[in-house]
Amino acid sequence: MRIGELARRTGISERALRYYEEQQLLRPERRRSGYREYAEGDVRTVRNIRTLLAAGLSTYTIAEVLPCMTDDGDALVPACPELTTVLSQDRDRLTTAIDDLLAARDILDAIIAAGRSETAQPASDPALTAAPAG
DNA sequence: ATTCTTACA
DNA sequence: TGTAAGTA
Repeated sequence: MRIGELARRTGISERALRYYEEQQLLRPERRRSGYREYAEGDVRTVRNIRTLLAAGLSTYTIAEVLPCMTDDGDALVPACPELTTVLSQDRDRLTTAIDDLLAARDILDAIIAAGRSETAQPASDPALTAAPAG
């Protein structure tokens, strides 16, 4: 199938599908016309790519992990022994990112709390007092 | 009508 | 990523 059909069947933009190829996530064949020719299995592959992206993995990691994943119809299953190690490392990276965000929120909370107890309101910047547009 | 590449916002 | 341009 050509890119238009794959885009329609997966709900992913043609732009994104070409980007996935650039990132080595998909390797469609080429016709003499230059048109990309995708295999039936690519429909499932694209869905798996979306799943992995949603898991916070980079396209680089997905590229090296995708060939080691088996798809039993509904779930992705690691097929290589060293795969779980790589995934665990990414999990640790997410944990660190989450901790950083929690720390950032705590700082904002402290500043916001300080503002609530403040009596004087030297709000001179109109950008800070304007009502939210929406 | 579709797709392709390149490039800019 | 979206989109426009200029093709094949």
